[in-house]
Amino acid sequence: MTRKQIPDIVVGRLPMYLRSLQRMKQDGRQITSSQELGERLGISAAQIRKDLSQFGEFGKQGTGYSIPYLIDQIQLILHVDHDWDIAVVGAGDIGSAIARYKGFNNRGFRVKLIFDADENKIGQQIGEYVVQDSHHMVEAIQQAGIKVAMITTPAAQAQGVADQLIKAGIRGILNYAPISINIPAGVYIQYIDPSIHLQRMTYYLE
Amino acid sequence: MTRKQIPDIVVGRLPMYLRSLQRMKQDGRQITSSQELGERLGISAAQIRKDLSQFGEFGKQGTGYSIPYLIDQIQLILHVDHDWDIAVVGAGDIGSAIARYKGFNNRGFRVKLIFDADENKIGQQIGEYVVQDSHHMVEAIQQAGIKVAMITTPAAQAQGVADQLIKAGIRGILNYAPISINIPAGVYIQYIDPSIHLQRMTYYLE
DNA sequence: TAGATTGTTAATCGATTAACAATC
DNA sequence: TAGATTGTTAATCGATTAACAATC
Repeated sequence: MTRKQIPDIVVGRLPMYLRSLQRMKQDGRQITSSQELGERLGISAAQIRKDLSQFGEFGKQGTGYSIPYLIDQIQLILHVDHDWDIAVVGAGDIGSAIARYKGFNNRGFRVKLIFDADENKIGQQIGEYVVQDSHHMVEAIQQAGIKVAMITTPAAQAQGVADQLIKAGIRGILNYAPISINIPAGVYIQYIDPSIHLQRMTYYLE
Repeated sequence: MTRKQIPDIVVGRLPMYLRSLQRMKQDGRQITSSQELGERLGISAAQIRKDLSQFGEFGKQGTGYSIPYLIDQIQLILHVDHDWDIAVVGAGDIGSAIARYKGFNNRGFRVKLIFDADENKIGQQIGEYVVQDSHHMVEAIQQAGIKVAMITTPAAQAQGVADQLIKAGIRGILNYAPISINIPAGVYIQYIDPSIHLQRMTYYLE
């Protein structure tokens, strides 16, 4: 018996719900409603209730949702109730910014290893990390049991790096290189490319 | 008479088509087909043809699409046939990485100004830019006629910065701060938050 | 109790795909 | 001409919304 099939578009909204709820909790809030959450996110209340109902019953009629409880539940659903170690490939400007980024706190991730192929970068200290030689990447990642990686190399190297990462057992890739990457079934990839986001807005501007 | 209403989800795919086509052109290619483009992007050929047909007829039966011609046309549609100046607010690790980023070349954007509120950062050189005092942000952006901005401040400052940017005439915002931002009609916003992307993948991992 | 809000169903709306005539 | 591929239509599929009984 497999896990109930949930549309990926629903899965994609859960992290946004979680982020908003965590911010409410930081603000000392205890209870929220689908309506309030929807207003914050620009999503209809009905959709939030429908999305959550795919995974269980987390609210109380007449009252709403307990913020801490719903946070816990969504963290369990998304498997971020514990931290995932991350390998970063590419110690350029983006890779360095990620290695120093504090924003993964409480989000379920922590950078563990950073790699580069450039002799001048290998051995350098970036934040609390020392840049490792990417030629030993596969073994190092296997050894550490890391399952999630970020690619911050130039586009030309990205597919090759992805192939190696998959060989090393990586199951999820966040790709900052501006190129589409082919991956086998069972591996997941997401893209971050600021130009893509910007172009989506300039369409609406003159 | 207004411009024909195109679904935003279609607009959102055009930048991906453009990026793939530009890469093909770099590789010296002249012609492609909806099938080839679809395979590269993991999208059906029918969808690509349908999307493009919303804007005109760009292909030739039996032959396919001229890569340079289709690039030109999509650039016109997305309004990236010329470069947009960008203001970056926040000169921390992410803002600095963006200021040094070479990836906006040929994508329709160039960083023009970078701001921070921190006295220790103001006046510092980052790449080819000098960090400006964000207290003078509104006038500087108005003066320069900049319409697109990126927010790379901490979450606590993001909404306030967005409000100021809009006052300064900014129409499109790419927000790296991990928080939802409220904007008035006629202003567009996109979000980049690596944790959100990562959580969308860990759902599928054990 | 009265008011509020959930979880869920059915209806609506929109997006994707399959198929094919047109034609290069 | 034969083969290939577009642009478009109609059918299918999936996502969103509206509405409301249940109930806290």
